Amino acid sequence: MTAELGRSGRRVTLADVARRAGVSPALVSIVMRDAPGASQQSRQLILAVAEQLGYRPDVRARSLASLKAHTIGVLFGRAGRFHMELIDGLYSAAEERGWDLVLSALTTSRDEKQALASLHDFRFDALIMLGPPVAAPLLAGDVPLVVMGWHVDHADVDIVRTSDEHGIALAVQYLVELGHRRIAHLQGGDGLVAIARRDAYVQAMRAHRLSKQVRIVRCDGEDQLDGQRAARAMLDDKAELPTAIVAFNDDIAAAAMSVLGQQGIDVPGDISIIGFDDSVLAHGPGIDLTSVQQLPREMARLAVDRVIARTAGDAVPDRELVLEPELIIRSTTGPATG
Amino acid sequence: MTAELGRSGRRVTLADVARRAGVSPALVSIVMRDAPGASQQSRQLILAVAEQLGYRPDVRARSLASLKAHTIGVLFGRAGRFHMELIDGLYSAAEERGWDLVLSALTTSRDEKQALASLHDFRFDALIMLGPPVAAPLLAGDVPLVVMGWHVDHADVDIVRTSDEHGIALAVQYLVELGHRRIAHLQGGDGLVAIARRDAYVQAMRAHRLSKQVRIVRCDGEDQLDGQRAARAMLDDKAELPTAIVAFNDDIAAAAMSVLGQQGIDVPGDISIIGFDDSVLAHGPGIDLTSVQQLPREMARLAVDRVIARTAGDAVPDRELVLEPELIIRSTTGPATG
DNA sequence: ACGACATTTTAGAGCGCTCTAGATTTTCCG
DNA sequence: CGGAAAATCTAGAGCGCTCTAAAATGTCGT
Repeated sequence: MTAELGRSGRRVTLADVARRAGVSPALVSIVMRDAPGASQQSRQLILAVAEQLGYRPDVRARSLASLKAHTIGVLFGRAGRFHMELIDGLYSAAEERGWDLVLSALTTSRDEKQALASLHDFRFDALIMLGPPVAAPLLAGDVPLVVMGWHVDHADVDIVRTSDEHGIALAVQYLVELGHRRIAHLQGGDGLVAIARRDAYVQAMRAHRLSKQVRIVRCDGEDQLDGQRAARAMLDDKAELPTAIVAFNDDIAAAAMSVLGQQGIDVPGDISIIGFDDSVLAHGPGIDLTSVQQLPREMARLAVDRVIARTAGDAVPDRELVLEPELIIRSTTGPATG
Repeated sequence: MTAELGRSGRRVTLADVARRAGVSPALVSIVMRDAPGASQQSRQLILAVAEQLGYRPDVRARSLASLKAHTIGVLFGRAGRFHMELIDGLYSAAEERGWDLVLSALTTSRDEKQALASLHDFRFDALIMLGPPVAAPLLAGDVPLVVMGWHVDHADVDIVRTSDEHGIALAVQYLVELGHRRIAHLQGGDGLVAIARRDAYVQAMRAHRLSKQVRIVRCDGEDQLDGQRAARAMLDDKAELPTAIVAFNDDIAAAAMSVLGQQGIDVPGDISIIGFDDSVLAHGPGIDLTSVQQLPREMARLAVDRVIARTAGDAVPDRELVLEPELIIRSTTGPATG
């Protein structure tokens, strides 16, 4: 308990537990791995002793010996709200399966190659990429790999994502049902995800015979200020104002709302707005945004399971798992008045 | 080269290199560790062979065998711009020293204890905390530990931070020199850092005999919208407007600026604004913010060096390394007109 | 050519664990 | 109650590396 992190001297090892419990190391190993071959009695005893000693297996030794690291490398870029929720989910999912996660950050001066090199030192046996969205991951084909959130065209990479197409379609459809026709889209940067959502928007508009009404305002999607700039640009444009907006994500939707609010434009009275992600931002205080719901924890679980299945050599049916999002209707959408 | 990540079968081991080079494993080990005791000749040969085979030492085996993980655990929370720059710096600094980094994320549902537990499995031998700012880190005293960015009152933790006091003092001083007296502060949440900066502001105002002019507007500091809300609250307040603002950080400063801009308030004509961090945001396109400069890469280097020194048992002079920031003067500050 | 000494190389044990193969105990049934 | 089968336990080699101690080689001065 107290010595959990051994301030003094050596750390608790499997041998310590074995000695204390009066059994062989091998038996302790069996119990710790939850492998078959130990009696209920020894299990309890050993677990109790381990607990008491504050024993935690050494993943280094474990992975060395087992020829399986049981480790998933995770590549991530700038971690916003949504990504943090994903990471959170990955941790829990991995933990439940008895796997470890080792994170590696991608930054401006640290590219995929470097990040992978340092991961490689840990001998991960599978990889999950959260971002940034690249079309051709370096390790595709070399290692079980799942990308989360965007589509990759490679026979050897698995994909777990929310259907941008379906999500945007739901949003547009709902707006159309409310009588909107002039529906604009705030595009968030030039990433693959942003492109996918923009295309989905164009597609959805076409499906409703509203191609003429397509109106796209691009912003960098780096931060909320970009969103505001875009919203302002939209207002300044002397063209007729849209009556509804489908935004790339919640952040940008919120940013746009704040601009509209300042201009005395009522939401949803004058303009309806729909976000994407249904992040904590969407239903925070003072904001109650209609949004397309992604389920990060669910996605994380799928990704981890998939990756583990791959390392086990299991056959998996479909390479791409696409979750169908739902539209969470809140108070930023209403009937068209224009 | 091509087999760097061994798509096929076993990975390249030290023994492979030894065999190929026609020397003993021990010698390869010496060379790879850059330890004394090998001739220049063998060094070159072995390095060449290693390179050719795409050999990378297995950190697991290495740390197991050396009884030193050469691994620094890094705890981080939500990673904004500034934190990403820190992480970036940590990676490079650690790499240069031949140490590894293992990151562990703190999220809403994953607390310090859990994050540490999973780090513990990797047997890190030192810890760096980037956030969130806690007053009493769990592992204080158990392991070399440095916190980055805030002050902790514990004899066993090292601190690397930028002087909030000095930074804010510089900002206030500069504004006073420009003739400002009604200087307000936008406080970013209730974190230790926010509190420290706020207190520094109060202190600085007092030093200039401006205690009566102290005006603090609090916002959550979670995102830029909060900053805007705060700025708007400040404007709505029927009290006399300040002629200058010192913001908690660049994000909030930028958010405030956008509000002021919309209200037709000129910056710096009517109101001067100073940010904190001098992040990329400060000198991006369309914004040219006077800001207090932190040097994340420098901080990272100091933290890594400190932590390594501690594990080596080196005596270090001062527990707290405080960098004196500079004020980077750009175009959001000007003479008082009020 | 020969010790004395420095330099370079190697053998081999061990880090904490896993896992196969074999040893020991328990169970069950005629 | 004997003995085969099942259940439980253990010995020991090995994962890829480090590191101490000892071996091999090289360098000198005389």
